[in-house]
Amino acid sequence: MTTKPYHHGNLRDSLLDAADALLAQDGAQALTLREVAKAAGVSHAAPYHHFASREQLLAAVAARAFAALATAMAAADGDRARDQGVRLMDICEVYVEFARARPAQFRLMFGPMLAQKAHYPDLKQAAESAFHVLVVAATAFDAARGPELALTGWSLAHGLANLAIDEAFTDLPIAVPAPAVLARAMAARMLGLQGGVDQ
Amino acid sequence: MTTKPYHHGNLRDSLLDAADALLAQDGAQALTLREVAKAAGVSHAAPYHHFASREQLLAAVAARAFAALATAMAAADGDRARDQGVRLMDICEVYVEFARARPAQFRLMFGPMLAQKAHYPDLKQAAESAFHVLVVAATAFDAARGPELALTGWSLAHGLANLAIDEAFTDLPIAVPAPAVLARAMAARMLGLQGGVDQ
DNA sequence: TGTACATCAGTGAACGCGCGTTCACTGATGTAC
DNA sequence: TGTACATCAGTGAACGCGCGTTCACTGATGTAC
Repeated sequence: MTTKPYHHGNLRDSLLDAADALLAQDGAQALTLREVAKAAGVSHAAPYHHFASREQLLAAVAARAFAALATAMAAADGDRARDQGVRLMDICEVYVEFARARPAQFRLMFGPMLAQKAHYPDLKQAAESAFHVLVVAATAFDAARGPELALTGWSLAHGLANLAIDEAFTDLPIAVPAPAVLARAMAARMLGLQGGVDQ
Repeated sequence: MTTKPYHHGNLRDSLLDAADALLAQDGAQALTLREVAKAAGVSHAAPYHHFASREQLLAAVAARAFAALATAMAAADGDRARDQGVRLMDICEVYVEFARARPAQFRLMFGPMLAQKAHYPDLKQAAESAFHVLVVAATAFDAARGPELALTGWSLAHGLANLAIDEAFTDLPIAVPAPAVLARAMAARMLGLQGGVDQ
């Protein structure tokens, strides 16, 4: 058996990891300070040495998730020399796949639990970094109508992501492709490109 | 002063009204059975004569909201003889405006609080009725690619609605038109129509 | 029309529960000398 | 190198709170005769 030192050594990160695991398994309603502490193997008062309150812990979880999204989108954005339309489709696909892979984190990032992002500067900055990747790619696609196109692409990806994780497409009386396929097809339609799912 | 009869007479509807008011004022976190009962002017045990549990009350609130959304979209869909693209833009605009007017209800309708809609047949039917308006209008616009176009239009409206109520567009380093204007512009772009905000 | 009575829709006290948070404490760590 | 001591990061008991839900009850309603 492993020994359990009195001092954990890296409890802050362990708490964030435990919170991620709880979100993945049981959703946001399971994200209580006491459950996080238990999952990290410490007493339920221990987190207060690293986070001033439950809300501060949530904000740190969301900030980390935004950083992960930004990293994933930046990776998909890697080869900027290639076709700008494909570049945008890749980013939209990553966005939707991120939501599908981490639905509870996605809801925490965008939902009302942390509505007043101004209270958490780190969170706000992480969110803006993620949005920036999308805005820059959309603007590069069509500089003249950049802002509107960026918002349209973002809305499309965000809507598909939300509908997918809320399972709104199940039991619909029409055939529905997988979200990743849909993401590319929708982006293609928006951009006036070839590459839709049905042509 | 008004007399307060022992028997309320229409408590079920009053409870739903009170729940709507609480959602509008303080959001989903304020939607406790006890607060709803207090707002309706009855003791906190009274609701159990009309709803088996808190969750059943929430489901009834969501079902009523879906019915309202369906009615609003159907009204915007009224004159089916006019241009099909305008028809779709009207519906998208109504969708986004609904979310803006009732953000907490919108989150309740689509979010994880009532994820297992199969448990609430009335709610499920109300949701499908609302979706149906959008799907039919999109299919009518372009019968050949109907399903994909319908899902694209829905995703676009849904994404814009969510981003707007989550205030993701505030403090963005680009100019952002009002959501209703954006909704029309985005739909126009998606459909390949004139009518965008920037041309 | 009056009366007995079943039914219904309220009341208010009480329950157990899990939560966030506080507090005095204790054991481990690291540093000055 | 050894020792005293400040600091830090844990523990576990306790707090008050609001919640959903249950229960015995009570007052109002409506119906059979």
